[in-house]
Amino acid sequence: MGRWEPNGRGRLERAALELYQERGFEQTTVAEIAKRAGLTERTFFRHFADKREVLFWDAGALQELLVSTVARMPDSAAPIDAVAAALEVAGALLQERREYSRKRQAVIAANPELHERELIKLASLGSAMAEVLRRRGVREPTASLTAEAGIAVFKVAFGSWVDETTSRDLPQLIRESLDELRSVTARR
Amino acid sequence: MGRWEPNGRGRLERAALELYQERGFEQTTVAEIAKRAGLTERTFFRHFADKREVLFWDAGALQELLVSTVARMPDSAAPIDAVAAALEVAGALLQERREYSRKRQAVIAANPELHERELIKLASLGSAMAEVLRRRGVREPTASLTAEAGIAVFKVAFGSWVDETTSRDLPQLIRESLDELRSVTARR
DNA sequence: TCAGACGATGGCAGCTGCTGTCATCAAGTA
DNA sequence: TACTTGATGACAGCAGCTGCCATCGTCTGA
Repeated sequence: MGRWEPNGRGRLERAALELYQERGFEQTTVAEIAKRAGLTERTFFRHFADKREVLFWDAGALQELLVSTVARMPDSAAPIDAVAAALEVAGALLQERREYSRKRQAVIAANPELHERELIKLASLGSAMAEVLRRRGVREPTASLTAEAGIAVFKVAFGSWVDETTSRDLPQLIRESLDELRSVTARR
Repeated sequence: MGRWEPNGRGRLERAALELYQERGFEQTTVAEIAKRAGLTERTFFRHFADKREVLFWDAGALQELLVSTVARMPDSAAPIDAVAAALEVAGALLQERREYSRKRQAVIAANPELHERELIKLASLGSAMAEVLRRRGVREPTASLTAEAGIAVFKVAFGSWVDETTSRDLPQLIRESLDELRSVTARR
C-alpha cells in the first residue's frame, strides 16, 4: 500500500474539488491540493495526468457502462433506442450521486478549461458508442450520427437535471429529451 | 501600423500552422513560432490568448455568420430548417478554403489539446444558435436541442468532407447528414 | 515643422503546470 | 535477514503565460 495513509488518490480528488469550490480552479495550485491531501505535487501528477483530470478520471467507468449496455441490447433494437437505453442506465447511475454531480458541475461551469475537458470526455463517449454500433453492423455515417444525437440528448437532459431545484428523474429527462429531438427533426 | 513588417498576426498564424505540421503541436514552442514570424514570444501572446487559439481565432466570424443567417430566416421556417440553412451557408464558406481546412484539421486531429479547443468552439456555436432561436420565440429545451442537433449534423458532415478524397460538396453533405438524422430518429 | 499622444513591439522577471531522475521508505517475499 | 516491489519525496529544469516598463514608429494638432 501507500507509504503512510491509504487512499492517496481519493484524498487528492476530495481536496481538489474542495479547493476548486472555495477559490476557483485557476486560483488553486496543484501544490495546495497536494498539501491538503498530505502529499506532494509530484505525487499528484503520478495519479492524474493534469490539473483538470482529477475531476474526470471516473469517465472511463461511465464509458464502459455505456458500451456494454449498448452491446447487450437485442439485435432487434434500433440504434437510437440502444443508445437511449444505455444513456438511461448511465443516468440512473449519476442519479445516485446527485449532490456530488451538482458540486462538480458548478465547478466545471465556472471554468472554460474544465468545460473543454468535459466536452472531450463527452466526445469520447460518443466515439465509443459509434464504435460499438459499428460492431453491431450499423454503417457510417449512421453510427456516428446516432451516437452524436445521443450525446446531444444527454447534454440537454443533464443540464436540466443539474439546474432544476425540484429533483426530477434523470432517466426520465433523457427520455423526454429524445422525444423532443424526434419532434424537432420530424418532417411536417 | 506595426513597427516593421505589417500583418504580424497573419505571419504568426502562418508560422504556427507550418510548425505544427512539421514537428507537431507539442514539439513546437511559442518562441519558435514567433521567431519564424520575425516577432517575439511576448508579442505572440498579445495576439492570441494561448498557443492553441492561433488556429481558432476566426471562429468568431463563423459564429456571427451562423447567428445572422438564422436571424434572417423567415418566421415561418421551422427551427431545425433555420439552423440547417445557416450551417449550409457556413459550409459554403469553408468550401472556399478547402486546402487550408484540411491542413488545419489534420493538425487538430493529431493533438488532443487542439481537439478540446475545437470542441469548445463548436459548443460555442451551438450556444449562440440556441440563443438566437430563443430570440425567435423558440422555448427551451427545444432551442438547445435544435442547436445541438445542428452541431451534430455539422460535425459528421464536416468529417466526411475532410476525409474524402473525391471532393464532395459540403453544403450537400450537410443536407444529407440532416436527412440521415431524421431517419435515425424517426419512429417506426 | 515639431511636440506629444498613441499603438505595437521588445525585454525581462516571475509564477505555475508538468516532467525526468534519483533517493527513500514501507511492506511483502524468499 | 537480504532482496524486491510499489508508492512517495526531493530536486532540477523546461515551457506556457503574465505583468511591467522601455522603446520605437506613426499620427495629430498647434
